[in-house]
Amino acid sequence: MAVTEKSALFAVLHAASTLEAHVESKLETIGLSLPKLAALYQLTQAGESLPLGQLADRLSCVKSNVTQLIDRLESDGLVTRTADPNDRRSRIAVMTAAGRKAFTRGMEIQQHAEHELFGALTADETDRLHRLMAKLEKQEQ
Amino acid sequence: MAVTEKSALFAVLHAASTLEAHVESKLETIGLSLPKLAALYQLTQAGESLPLGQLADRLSCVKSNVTQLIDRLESDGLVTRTADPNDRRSRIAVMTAAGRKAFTRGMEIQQHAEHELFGALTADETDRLHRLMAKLEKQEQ
DNA sequence: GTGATATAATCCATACCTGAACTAAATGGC
DNA sequence: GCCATTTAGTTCAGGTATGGATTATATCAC
Repeated sequence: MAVTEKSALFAVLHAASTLEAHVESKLETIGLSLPKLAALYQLTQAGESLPLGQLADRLSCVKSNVTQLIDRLESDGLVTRTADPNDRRSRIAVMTAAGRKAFTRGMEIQQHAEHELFGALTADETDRLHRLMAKLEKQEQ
Repeated sequence: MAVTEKSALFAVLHAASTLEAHVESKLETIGLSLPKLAALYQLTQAGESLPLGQLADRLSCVKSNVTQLIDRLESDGLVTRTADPNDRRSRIAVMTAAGRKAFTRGMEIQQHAEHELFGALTADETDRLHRLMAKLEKQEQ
């Protein structure tokens, strides 16, 4: 999807898709993907369970996406859906023991990949990178 | 899909998806998307036509993706498929007049968006950004 | 309490992407 | 010339994402 390559926009988009492909290929070895790992991360952060709508908010995506993502995680055995006793409309995603295990291994792989990919940057460069990314996000009016 | 946010990896991936969403939302107003614009760009660069396989190479994606992307561009009326007189296996994607028009408008929108998003960076920052992105791509062994 | 409105999740259609299986055509070795 | 291999493109199944329509439940206004 390279378009200009003197374009800062496409430089960032292309680099990101290369990084993403690299990490995805490592995660694949344990049957995970970045979206699945991100969902497990948010569940872990929230104490291992969340209503689907809140999970969508934290993943910055629409609810219909979470419905499908949880379908796949459920069929992987990493998460289950349970009822919310206080609201019968709501369904709560709960991590299973297998989910906790997959999350732990997934994070190890992610951190290892991150070290491979960013290890060549100096502390100074990493710092500048963070600041540049933050500045770009701010540009969204 | 934010995961750590002290992670340089996720800082880059998250910024990229924000930038992408911004540009996509602008392109949407003329019925284009980034993948469609990228295809039109590669066709333009190549003199307005390319065999599908070569287009896949230039877009760094698999051929089945190009088959579908050209299906959509064809049904949008921006591209047509023609036969290759020298190789009956091959199909050549050719831009239509509507395709040229959409490409021109799409590039204007892309450049405008790029200016909005990156305009706040100094020349120095933009330069460093390019160098950092290049260094990350190199890290792919 | 009942009826209008909000909200939670799902379903469906569609876009984009991959990899594997398949078809048709070209090509190289003999 | 003929067969094995390679190449070009499509098809199909599945993952990830969106947005609109739908269903069920909750809540608010009265």
